[in-house]
Amino acid sequence: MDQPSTKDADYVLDQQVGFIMRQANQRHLAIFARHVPDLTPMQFAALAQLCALGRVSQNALGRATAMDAATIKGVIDRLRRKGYVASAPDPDDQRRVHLTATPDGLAAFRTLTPRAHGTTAETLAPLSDAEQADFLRLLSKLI
Amino acid sequence: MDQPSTKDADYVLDQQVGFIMRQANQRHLAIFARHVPDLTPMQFAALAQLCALGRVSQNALGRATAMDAATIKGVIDRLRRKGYVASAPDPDDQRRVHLTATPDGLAAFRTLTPRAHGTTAETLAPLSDAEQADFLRLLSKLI
DNA sequence: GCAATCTTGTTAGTATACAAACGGATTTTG
DNA sequence: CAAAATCCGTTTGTATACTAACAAGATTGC
Repeated sequence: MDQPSTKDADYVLDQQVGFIMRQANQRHLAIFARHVPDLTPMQFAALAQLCALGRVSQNALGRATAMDAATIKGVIDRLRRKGYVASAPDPDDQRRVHLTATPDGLAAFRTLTPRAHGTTAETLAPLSDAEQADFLRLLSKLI
Repeated sequence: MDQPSTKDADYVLDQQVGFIMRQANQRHLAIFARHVPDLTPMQFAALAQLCALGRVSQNALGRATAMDAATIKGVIDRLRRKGYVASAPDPDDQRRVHLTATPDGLAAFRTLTPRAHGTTAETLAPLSDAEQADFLRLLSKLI
């Protein structure tokens, strides 16, 4: 009654969470691409987790970065092509492929990390510090 | 000084806006697919704007739904294949293609709109009413 | 100890996304 | 009015994303 905007009959796209979230994401991806032209956000995320975790299998890295098996495969293929990731068979489990960051990959990660942080900062820049904390807290509750 | 998590040296993926936003989006897309199996969120958004705007050109519809020209083309192709959208050449401007929702498209839009609203509700369900309002307000400032 | 089950990585198929380049049409500008 | 700039829709190429199916290897249960 008191919420005319949720009447079933009309659908105001600009008021739907999904639509606004998608646009916020688009903006963030554009900011990231400007700060870190070398790697996509997904490639950087995979590289970062690989550097943090040391040796992991491909699927495990996928889980650590919220990518499914099919998606992480493509990301790793591209990181390997760039020379940032190396793979070797796992002696203990013959299904697995162990991934490691190459020295180049580690160097790239170290160089790009400040820029990635800059990305986060610029994305959140329209909000005050207090608002940023609020936003992140609420956003985290949605996953 | 008081924010050790923004030290350049370490990069905690789980604390980056982009990463959390991406996951919130993943969750939303899954919820939408469950509520509206017939159409993807983008297809529904395009159909909804088309029903709201009446006759529009393809690129104009893309702008209304935040999709670039290459993206909206694929979405419209798929909506046309489903019989929800019809196209006709514009007599005034020979570059343009006028799009219209077919009767089937309009019927689908009316049937699916309540479910799309259910999607929004379920996506925001982890938040209280006050939190939802806060979240949408802050999110909107990020675009 | 072995059959049922699960995991790992791969492939194919579909659907966004965006950049870049293109030809054709229209508008702006000088 | 003609040249320049812009807009329209398309295509190509690359990069996520997820589903579904698969084969080979590892684990579990009984």
